[in-house]
Amino acid sequence: MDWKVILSQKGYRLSEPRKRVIELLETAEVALSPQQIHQNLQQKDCDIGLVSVYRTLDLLTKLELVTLVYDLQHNPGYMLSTTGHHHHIVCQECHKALEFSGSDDIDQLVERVEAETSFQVRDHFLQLFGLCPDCQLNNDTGDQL
Amino acid sequence: MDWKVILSQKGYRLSEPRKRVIELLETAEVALSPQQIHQNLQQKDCDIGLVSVYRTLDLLTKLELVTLVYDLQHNPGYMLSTTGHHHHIVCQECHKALEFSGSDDIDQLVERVEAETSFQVRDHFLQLFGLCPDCQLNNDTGDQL
DNA sequence: CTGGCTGCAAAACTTTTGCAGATTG
DNA sequence: CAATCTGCAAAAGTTTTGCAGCCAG
Repeated sequence: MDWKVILSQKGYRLSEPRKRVIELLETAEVALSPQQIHQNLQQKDCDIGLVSVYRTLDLLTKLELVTLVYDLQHNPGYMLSTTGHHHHIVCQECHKALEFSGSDDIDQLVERVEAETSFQVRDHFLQLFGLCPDCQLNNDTGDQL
Repeated sequence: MDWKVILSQKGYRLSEPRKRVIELLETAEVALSPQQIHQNLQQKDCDIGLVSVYRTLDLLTKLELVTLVYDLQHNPGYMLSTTGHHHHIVCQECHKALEFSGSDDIDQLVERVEAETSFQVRDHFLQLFGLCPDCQLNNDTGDQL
């Protein structure tokens, strides 16, 4: 379902800052930090406060329209999330990020760990890091990290 | 290998603050934030600066003696890590955390995602959340989140 | 119109840095 | 004894909060 509909249905307004933040995230292939979002919007003409960015991201996270992910250096970034439970894979070169969905393999893993640890698993957080197709090409000749 | 040996070999000193931080993490079943570590040590008599805690954790992280993990609310916490690549499962009730190691199931998952996304996977971050055995007992009668 | 939302300013935190003096090997 | 490490103070950076005025519905 469309985010405009979701916001409306829950009684939230479609304010300018919210529109701009979501539009930006829609076009972004990369997870963006609040600061990055703010700067990006400033450059794109519109004068939106950093505070509004924070508040918008909080709201969108609560509504599960947006997900917080980290890179390997633990820098935070927000991405639009399609509905449902998803994971992300992010490129270590260009930071492009993509969602992928869970599958049997995760269930298998969960079962194994439950058996090993006697914990009862309720949730998980999984993120992969690597090279996106573009950066694989660019790196073919050069050396890697 | 023992952390004392590792520190010595790399030319680092076994100072009081470092000893205390590591000792604390050794007994902790829970991932601790820098603040928690600091407070915990203050209570245990010794007057170690918060700054030293940060610097010690940085060093230990660099040496891979310690790992930074997050809970589902994205609060950071440090845990001692055994050598090698590991993942953590943390209890949502008491925050107790345990390591578990990778296995075929993760490789399978990685291969699937590589096929699905055309990314080349180089690293991953995986954390499970749930109930530890103790908290499962305590929750048997009550309701769950 | 009116309640929710923004933007500002400022507070509250968290983390990093510089430097003099203490400490380890 | 020398280089490293600590602790303080203070800076830098991030996130939250309070409040007056604005704006979407």
